[in-house]
Amino acid sequence: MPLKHAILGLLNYADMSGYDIDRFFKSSIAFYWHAQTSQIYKELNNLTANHYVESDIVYQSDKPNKKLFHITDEGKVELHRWLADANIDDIMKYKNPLLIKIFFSGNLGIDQTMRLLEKYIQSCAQIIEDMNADINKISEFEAQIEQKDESFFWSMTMTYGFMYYQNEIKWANWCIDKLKERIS
Amino acid sequence: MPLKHAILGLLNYADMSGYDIDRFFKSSIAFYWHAQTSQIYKELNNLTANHYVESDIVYQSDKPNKKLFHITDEGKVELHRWLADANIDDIMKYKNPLLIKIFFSGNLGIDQTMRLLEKYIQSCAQIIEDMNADINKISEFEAQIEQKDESFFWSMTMTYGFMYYQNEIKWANWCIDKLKERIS
DNA sequence: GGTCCCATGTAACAAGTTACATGATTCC
DNA sequence: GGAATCATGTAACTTGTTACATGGGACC
Repeated sequence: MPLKHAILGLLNYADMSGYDIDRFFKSSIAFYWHAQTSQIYKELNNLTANHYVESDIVYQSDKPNKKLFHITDEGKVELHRWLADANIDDIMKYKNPLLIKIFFSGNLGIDQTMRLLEKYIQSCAQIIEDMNADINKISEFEAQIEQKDESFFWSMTMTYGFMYYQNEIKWANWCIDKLKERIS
Repeated sequence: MPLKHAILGLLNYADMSGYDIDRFFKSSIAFYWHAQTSQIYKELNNLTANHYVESDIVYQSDKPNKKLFHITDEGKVELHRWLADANIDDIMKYKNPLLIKIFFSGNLGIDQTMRLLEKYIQSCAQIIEDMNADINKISEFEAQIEQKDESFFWSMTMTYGFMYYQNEIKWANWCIDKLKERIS
């Protein structure tokens, strides 16, 4: 569901090609939702079949031609239905592959568990760096669309990202300290 | 992958029926991995087909008969292969449906966004309560299995749960404060 | 008689992953 | 000639969801 509605949400801001949408999922939004290129094109087919979006071919001389998608009235209704739906059951269906691994790490060596956690810390730190680099992209994107007030909500997700990954690092460091105590 | 290996991990501790495994996924481990009953039974079929687990029928007079699963040597090899695999690409493929909704909440009213966040806070608080109630289940489960040193790793996941959900509440409250500023 | 716990699934479908496949234009 | 960016997908497969389906035993 979220991918479908994220695409509708993007097309509600501006007309985009599959490539544009894919690029967006590879940048800012990637911190909250990861999606494959192939899945985006597949989902665009589904959305078209459901009459939530439509597309026109745009012929370009300097670049390959592209299919420009736009949201339909039906699509807007569906987007708002989803946004207004305050049911959070789906949201609470949490899945964390790292935690499953840690849970069973008693079968692994302490040193190997520590290495995994250290790798995780590095990845989280890298994401925080990437987010810092992406902060100005918000204003860039905002300049392209009509709605000028969006950045307020986008900043809430940005703040989430920083708080989340910092908290992950904090936890992983706590674990490493505890593991070190065990060795000595 | 994680479900498959979580089941292998559980069967590595003790022989279990599909029902036992399901109950486990509905309790403690639910904070890190949510799974449907139907999916567990399906996955047990896959694991059997791959010779990672085997089962025997246990006839019970006071209760319905059951299929008791045990891990094979092949299954143990696969479990350790997965545990030792330090590749964290899959782990970093993050997906957060709430954040997607917040990202597009500019199309919604501020009051509706606040209500969603308040609901989320309540759900997180409820989970923290449930986790507190489940803390003693660790020692219960530990008493049932051979390995006595596991609780150390389980406490790392428990600590994660508390830190994670407290951080979620902190962020959501920050958002609500910011939204309130907007109204006044 | 009703509810709860125990116990095991199937079928249809939706969502997500991996690998493959192609080809244009631009800039160095 | 090669790398980077633009551009769009398909096929096979795995994973996860939703709805359905059944039935025994215990306890009140």
